[in-house]
Parts: sequence; structure tokens; C-alpha cells
Amino acid sequence: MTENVYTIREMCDEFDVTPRTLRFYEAKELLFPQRDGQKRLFTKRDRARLGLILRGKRFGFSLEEIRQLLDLYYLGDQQETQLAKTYEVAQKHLREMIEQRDELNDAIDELKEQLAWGEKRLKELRNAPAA
Amino acid sequence: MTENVYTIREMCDEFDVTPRTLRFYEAKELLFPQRDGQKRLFTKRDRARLGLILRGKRFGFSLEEIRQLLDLYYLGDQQETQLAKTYEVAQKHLREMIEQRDELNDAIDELKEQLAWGEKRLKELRNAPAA
DNA sequence: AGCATTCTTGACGTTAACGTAAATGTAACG
DNA sequence: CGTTACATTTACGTTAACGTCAAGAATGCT
Repeated sequence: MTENVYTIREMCDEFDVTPRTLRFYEAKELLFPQRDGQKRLFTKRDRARLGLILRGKRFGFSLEEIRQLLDLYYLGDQQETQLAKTYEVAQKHLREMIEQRDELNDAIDELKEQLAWGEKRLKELRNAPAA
Repeated sequence: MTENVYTIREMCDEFDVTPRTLRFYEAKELLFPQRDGQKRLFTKRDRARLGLILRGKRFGFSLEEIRQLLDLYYLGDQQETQLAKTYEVAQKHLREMIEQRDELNDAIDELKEQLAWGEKRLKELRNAPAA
């Protein structure tokens, strides 16, 4: 097998991000690539984390928020207090996400109505060209 | 009745934003308050638009994207080509929103699982205090 | 009239999330 | 061994969405 590690370029191509982004995420402690001398080697774990990061971004979470969420997904042998804190943070996030989804559903319905209306108007305009 | 117009302060209190924000939105042509001399007077239409703006923000849309969406909600007697263009933009937005909601649903499920797992771990830690 | 309050318009500051450029390192190719 | 191709660090630049501060106007209270 290919050692199961990935170069920065492979990561960039696969996830459609720039090297700058990956280095930035490492600086922010969202990713922890190993090193072969100078060069970064991203592990399977990094790939999983990057996937979660990018999805989190699509939901409008900040990188700092995402970093905290990642801790939940990758909580090893943390202290109880630390684990409990992370658990709280995640619960709050979950509530926000559910609320966001509900709102989003409403907005989708409204936009659909608007589109139906716009469609109707368009047909009218095409049938009765000039006023 | 109270003339059905609102001062900047009334708007700020009602929507929990700052004056700076409202002036900024006006500069960006998202709101069009009338004037009494120097002072801004926000109409019912502005209030409706502001509501849509703030909701759009919660979905992660940029102000520029929101501005285009607002055009759809308030399309008066636009040209057909213009209306058609706006219609396209809105359709694209709708697709994005639906996709976002679906992803969000998946993420919610995953996070719920994680939370259940974390909860279990917490119970274990509390019952078996020291290793 | 004096003073405080609230509005206004600049104009510069700030944060997040990278972009971009410069200087340097190194691995591989011919 | 030269150069082509990426990689690295350092550091300054950029955009969005406001915050903040300065310096006037207009309004209201006493």
C-alpha cells in the first residue's frame, strides 16, 4: 500500500483547497500532519478531519468553533471535566444546527412560493410582450 | 397611527442591530430609508427587508447574495430579461439551500451519535472514578 | 440660552480566513 | 551539475462586515 499518507498536493487535489489553506489549518491546530524532514505528510486522520472542517464551514461555523467540535469527534482519553465541557459545547452546536435547519426549511418553502410567483409573471410577460 | 415609519433607534432595538449596521446596509443598497431632512426614516418595507437580510445571514449567505435575493422578493415591474436573470439566481439559491439542509440533516444525525457516545463515556468515567 | 441627547457623515481600525509574493530548500531528471 | 518542479517559512496584502472615534447638525429639556 501507499503507506497511507498523503502529500500536500494530493490533499489539495482531493479536497479542492490550496496549500496555503492546509498550512493555515495546521497553524490553527485543526490538522496535525507529520513530517518527513520539512515536508508535511497528512494521515488518514487528517483527511477525516479536513472533511469535517469543510462541512462545518458550509454550515457557517467559524474555524474556532469547528476546532472545538473536532475535539468531540477525536476525544481520546481526556479528563472528565474536559470531556464534559466539550460535550456541552457540542450539545449547544446541535441545538443551533437543528434550529438552523428548521429555519432553513421555512426559508426554502417561502422561496419556492416566490419562485412559483416569478414563474407565473414570466409566462405573462412572454405571452403579452409589449404593454 | 404612528405614521408607519421608524427611527433608526427603533429599528435597532427591534432587530438588535447597531445604527452602523443599518447605515452600512443602506450604503450597500440593501435598505432604502426615506429622509426627514438628515434623518433616516425606515418604512415597513425596510423592516421586512431587514428581517430577510438577517435570516439570510444565518444561512451563511453574503450580503451581496442576499441583495440579489431581495430583488426577487421585491421585483416590481422589471424587464423580462432582468426578471428572468433574477429568477435564475433564485433557483440556484434554492438548490443550494436544499443541498445545505440535506447536509445539515446528515450532520445532525452524526453529531447526535457522537453525543450519545460521549454521554456513555461520561457515565463510565463517573462510575469508575480513578483508573 | 445652555446643555444633553441623538442623529449625521467621514474616516480609520479590526477580525477571520485566507491570497500572494519573496527567499530558500530539496528531490529528481537528463 | 544545472534547472525544473514543488515544498517550506516569513511576511505583508485583501475582502467582508461591521466597530469605533471624531466633528458637526438638529432636537428637546429646563
